[in-house]
Amino acid sequence: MTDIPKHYDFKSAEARWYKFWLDGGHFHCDSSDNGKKAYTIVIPPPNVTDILHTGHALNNSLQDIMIRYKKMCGFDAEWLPGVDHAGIATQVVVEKSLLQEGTSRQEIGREKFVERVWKWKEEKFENIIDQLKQMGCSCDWERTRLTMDEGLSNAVKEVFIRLYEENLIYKGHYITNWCPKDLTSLSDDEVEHMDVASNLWYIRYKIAGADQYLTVATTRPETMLGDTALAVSPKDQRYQKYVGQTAIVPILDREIPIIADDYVDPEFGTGVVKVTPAHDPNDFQIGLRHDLEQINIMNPDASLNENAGKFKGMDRYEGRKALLKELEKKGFLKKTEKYELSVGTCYRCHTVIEPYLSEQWYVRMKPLAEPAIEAVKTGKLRFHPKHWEKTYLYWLENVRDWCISRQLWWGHRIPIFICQDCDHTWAAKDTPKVCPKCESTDIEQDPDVLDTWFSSWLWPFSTFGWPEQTPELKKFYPTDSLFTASEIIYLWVARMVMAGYKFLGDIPFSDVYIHGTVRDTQGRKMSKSLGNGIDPRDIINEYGSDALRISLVLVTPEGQDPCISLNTFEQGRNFANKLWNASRFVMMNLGDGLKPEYFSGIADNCKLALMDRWILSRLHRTIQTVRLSLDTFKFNSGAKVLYDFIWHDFCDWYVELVKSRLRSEDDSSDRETARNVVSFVLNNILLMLNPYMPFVTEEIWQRLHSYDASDPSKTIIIQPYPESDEKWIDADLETSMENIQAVVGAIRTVRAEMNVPPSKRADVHVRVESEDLAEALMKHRDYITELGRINELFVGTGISRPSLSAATVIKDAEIFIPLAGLIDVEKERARLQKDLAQVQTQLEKISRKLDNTEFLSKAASDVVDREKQKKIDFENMADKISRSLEQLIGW
RNA sequence: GGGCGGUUAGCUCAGUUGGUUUAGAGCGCCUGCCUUACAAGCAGGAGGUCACUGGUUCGAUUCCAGUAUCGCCCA
Repeated sequence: MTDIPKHYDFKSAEARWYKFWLDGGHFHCDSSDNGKKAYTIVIPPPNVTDILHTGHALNNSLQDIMIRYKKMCGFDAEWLPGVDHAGIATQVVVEKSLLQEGTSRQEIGREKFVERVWKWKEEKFENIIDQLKQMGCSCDWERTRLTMDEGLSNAVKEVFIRLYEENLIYKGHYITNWCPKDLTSLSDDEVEHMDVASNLWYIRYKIAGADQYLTVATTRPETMLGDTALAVSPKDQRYQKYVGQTAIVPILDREIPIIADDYVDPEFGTGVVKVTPAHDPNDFQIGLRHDLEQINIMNPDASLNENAGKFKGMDRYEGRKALLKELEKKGFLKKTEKYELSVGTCYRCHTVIEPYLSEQWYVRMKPLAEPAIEAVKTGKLRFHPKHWEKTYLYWLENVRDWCISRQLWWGHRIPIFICQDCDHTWAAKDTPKVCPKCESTDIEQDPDVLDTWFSSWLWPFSTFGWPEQTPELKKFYPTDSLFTASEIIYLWVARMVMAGYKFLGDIPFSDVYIHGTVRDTQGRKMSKSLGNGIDPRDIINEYGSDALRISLVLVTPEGQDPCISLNTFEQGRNFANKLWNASRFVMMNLGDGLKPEYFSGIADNCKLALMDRWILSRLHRTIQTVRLSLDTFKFNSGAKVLYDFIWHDFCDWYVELVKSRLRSEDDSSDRETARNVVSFVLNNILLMLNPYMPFVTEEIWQRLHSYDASDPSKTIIIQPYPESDEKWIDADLETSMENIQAVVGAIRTVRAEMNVPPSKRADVHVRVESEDLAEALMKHRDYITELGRINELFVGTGISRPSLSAATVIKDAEIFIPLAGLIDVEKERARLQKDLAQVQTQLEKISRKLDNTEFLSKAASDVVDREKQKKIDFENMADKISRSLEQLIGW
């Protein structure tokens, strides 16, 4: 029992206990009705291609804290893990590795390529699961899912077919966001906007049949090659006379109409804009209104095609350069202005998006959005922090149709079949053999796959077996809370709510917790390109998983971004070690006298000392606050309250005070009481902290209870979470303790400032204002003597100041420490003068207030009384310090 | 251009309905201690015009308006 190491060894403990919990089957919830209420979280599935970064560590720590807490609160806590197939990202990395082997996906063909991706997925998948396990995540691994699993794929098909048959999915020829590198379309929400320094180019277009020019300002001169009109605002008086005429596209010499359209902003540039319906979403709309031709000038890789004339074959930016050169040479370029514009980039590869004309599949979003909006407005769905509701609502209220087709091979293939003979097009789950219309067997499936989000929006129910009506679905849906970051409120959260209502008629979860983005100490987002990321595995190796978790939560303020560096995690490691040592102290002192009944409660025959009642009052207050924090998603404040209680109340004061009682041989009943209280409080500390720091609390709890890990049901993680009992909370008693703490603090300050060595026990004389206080302090003189390292303590109203003593003044008391031979009069004078100045500053502030007749007449009377009392207290203190100063004369 | 969030100690942040906290914590810094749970620790200390300007009020870090500035999201 006494051979407990001085440092907590997280390395051996973590692997050991994780296995113990797994073997005990504690993370799995079965779907049968066992009378327990379920509390369910589905993991936001990380991309299968990535490894988890610190952001994931935060995200998953929070979920694990909640799940473990709910489990201890008696729920059947289900945390469903998994990953998504990350269509674009995964396809891109596998293509890269093919390229390194000197081949390509086109070369090996679709079937072989998809096989390759599955193999790749296997490896990466294991990595992610391992990482989650290392973080201590108590996921129900038996239910691990991937969006490409058979069941989930079935759900995707089911949803596609239902929406298609309800005409909520349609195919259309529109401008889409096209990534010229990944060669696929993207939804609006997968485009990231970036401000870049560029130019506004002013280009002259000749009016046909006249010697006049119109100048347009454009940020994309190369698209001029596809211009099919010039447009002005119908309200713009300057240009009305040109409407109906035609202009000549420079260089190409194509004749195009000049039209009037409300879209044009007369304030922008010259008030005349070029219209390129095939290369700009707004121009596309103008084109439809005016029946303009759509001239596509680009190939899918954003090189210029034959419509670009002599520029054919050039990349879009090369083409721009060449075109500008020629325009300038021929006098069409009027001027160039610096201009900052926002360009859309691919969220996977950051290539600048090309608005590109193509045929894609879309989901009609408006009808799906209605119930999702209602859910928040009626309070059925809550965000934490609440202000994110606005972001969510804004998107839903302005939602646009969702482009769901992707020109990829890795993903759910669109379940649409086209008869090559009669053109009949239909949706089906299984590949049909014959056309239902003409019985032809020449059938082809749409080559495209679906957006990855088209499978992840079904995650809260497809993972539980939908569309089958499974017992899992019955027990776990709707789930309870969802933990994620703000950037996917649109991409994912809102869409899950839509799908939940559409296909199950109910919200997928009732609470959405939005946490911040993990940044470096300079406030920069962690990213691969900056190289400022921290790998959670490094943190775990160096500081341990508990340290990773608690440190992240301690530095993540509610609703804000945490800034971290590697040594941020020292705080958590030190905290774990502090707890370890406090426990070590308890075990070393109680030894074989540790009784199981200590943990269940305080025995009735205990005669509790002030310190006992104080720590129990503090304990129950802490339980109350921590529970409230966790119930309201305030992980950070819960962690702080625990940290303060454990370190400061328990270790700094209670453990220090209880030492002598535990060692005392002469009062065995008091020693017994002390043992009971210290064990009880420590056990509750472990239980309270367990969701935050599961490993170290388990390790200590096992030792404390002398379990040998032979019985898998003997584990802290399934113990009931502590409950607070009001009857133990006593504010007056806490105040009494605070008085003692103030006296001890004052003594320590004087000792330190006067350089009294800690090893020297000094005499202390305390002169107090009232007999009551004298009595109270004398009653607990042991506390003061022990913590103030005092030889002999004198307390009373009539105490006089010993000669050659240091003095200090606190409210209602003066403290003297005789220091013959040690005292430095000048130093003492300086110290007292500093104290006096401080008190006088306060005194002035209060006096000003009390001199104000308006304050006296208008402020609440209890406030005035309080201020008056404060003034008296400060005056008293000032007098005493002045007297002490006077006494220095002659020493 | 629209919206959201921030601005308090050198750094990262608390501060619960306006006056009790003499504006706090962690890290960092300074001083003294290996006091038999813990030097990954203990005790003490220094360090703040609460971004700015107005307003409301007897009283504003706290409420309101505006300004500046930083960050994020959307167009």
